[in-house]
Amino acid sequence: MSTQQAPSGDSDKPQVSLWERLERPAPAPRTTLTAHRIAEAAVAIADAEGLDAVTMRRLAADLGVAPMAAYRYVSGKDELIELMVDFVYGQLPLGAPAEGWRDTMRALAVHLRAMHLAHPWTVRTTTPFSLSPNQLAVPERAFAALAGHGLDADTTMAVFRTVTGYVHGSVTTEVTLDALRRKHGWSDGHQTRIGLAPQMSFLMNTGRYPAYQRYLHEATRKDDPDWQFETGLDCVLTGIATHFGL
Amino acid sequence: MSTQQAPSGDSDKPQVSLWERLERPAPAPRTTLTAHRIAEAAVAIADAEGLDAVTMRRLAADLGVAPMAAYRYVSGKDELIELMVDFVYGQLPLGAPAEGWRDTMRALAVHLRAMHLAHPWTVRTTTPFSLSPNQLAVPERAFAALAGHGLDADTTMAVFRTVTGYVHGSVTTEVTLDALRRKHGWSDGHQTRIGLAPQMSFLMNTGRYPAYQRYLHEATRKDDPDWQFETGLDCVLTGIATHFGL
DNA sequence: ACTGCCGGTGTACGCCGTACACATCAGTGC
DNA sequence: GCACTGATGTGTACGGCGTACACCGGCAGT
Repeated sequence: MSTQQAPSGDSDKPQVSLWERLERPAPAPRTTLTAHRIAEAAVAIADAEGLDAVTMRRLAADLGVAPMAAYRYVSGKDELIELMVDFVYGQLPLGAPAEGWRDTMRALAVHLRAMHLAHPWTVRTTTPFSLSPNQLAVPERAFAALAGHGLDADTTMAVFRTVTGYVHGSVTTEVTLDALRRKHGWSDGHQTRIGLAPQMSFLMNTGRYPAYQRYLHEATRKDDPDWQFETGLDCVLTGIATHFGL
Repeated sequence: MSTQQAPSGDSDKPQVSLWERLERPAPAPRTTLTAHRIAEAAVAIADAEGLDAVTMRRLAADLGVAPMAAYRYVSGKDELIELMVDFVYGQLPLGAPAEGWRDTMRALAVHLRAMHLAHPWTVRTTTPFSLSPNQLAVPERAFAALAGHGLDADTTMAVFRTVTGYVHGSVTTEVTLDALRRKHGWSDGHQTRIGLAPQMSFLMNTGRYPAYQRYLHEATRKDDPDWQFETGLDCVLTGIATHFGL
């Protein structure tokens, strides 16, 4: 029996999205808890102690309420995290629209990276492109900047996805390496190389990675993440420009 | 103060890396469990039911052993996941070295994407660049292909990171969208748009996303992920070529 | 035959997300 | 003024998770 439109017990959720609920006038402005306060507290925990420290119980404790209280505002932990991500995106500085498409995209990329670096847990939870009010502001800005250059809609999307894809992947590497560094308490790149040496040297001594080993000996600037990011970003932007004749 | 060899309670782990242990001759070939069998079983679970279904208990059940048995091979769940990821990278087809740097990098990117699409859970656990034997084979291949073009080591790394960053970020978007589709049982892009409509239309009706809304009306090819990926990839490669005069 | 060690077992603990019934309290219609 | 009602926060409890730790059986070297 195909799950035919059960007239009552339908298959899906209440179907009012988190974002829609959020913007409805708060029925009672007299409450101690708000979605905003919840998001804020959760983000604070994640920033300070990592995403794993964000627990419904811990969150409740920080807010001074019972563990289940937050469930009046989010349907579960997944929605809590969506809320946190949207909260962080809400702080993206999108103020100045810049002039050319390239400057706009570049600024967008740089700000996105800064956001991820300020809240490293976001790289584990965000997709480069997803649907929440503040996340949608990103493609909105990009599309507006790219309009009027003769690109059709699909190509515009491809350009957007290329840039944000690069940003996301690139910053994921960066954040992961940072976390590794911090976990072991290595301060600079030099210490990192020393700390990594034991595990690394075994692999290198297998002789299976000659080209990579050569890199390890020759590299000098590998501790400058800004340079790495911006160099890659400029490659991506240049590629887009030449590829689409912008 | 150099952390002087604390004679007893030293600060770090036993300090023999997973990979080193793995390659030491299996002391007793008579065992029912091996790291390989564990990785294989865990990957099978993740492929079939998602990463969340991979549980020490579930894994043990599938292997026909007690829940704690796997802990003789991995130090905890984190190492299990490292093992899984390395296992998957071990299946990357790195066979033919191709001729030019561009073809090599392009093939690498395409194969990496295929790998992530075949094991979607990897995008949540992998960083575009990390240290395990089979993961290291990727930069090794790339560095070998890029050698001899007059690029210094740092630039080579930047190129590598740019490409893998793009691949990782791009495929993360793709996998996430796929998961969303599958979760709701939407088969094609058309159904997806219909299913997404309720949640989407609220956001669109706010009037805050005019440029994005225009895209939604005009786009026609947005369901072709291959085209999107390869277009972006070609942009990235072209950008690298022009930027570094390759 | 004895012994030590390696691989698998069994039990148990603390923490997690969250379902569900209940208490409380603000604003409304009479 | 007051009972009513719905929204908001509480308390309790359950099942499942990762994993610490003590245990045991069987093979290896003597």
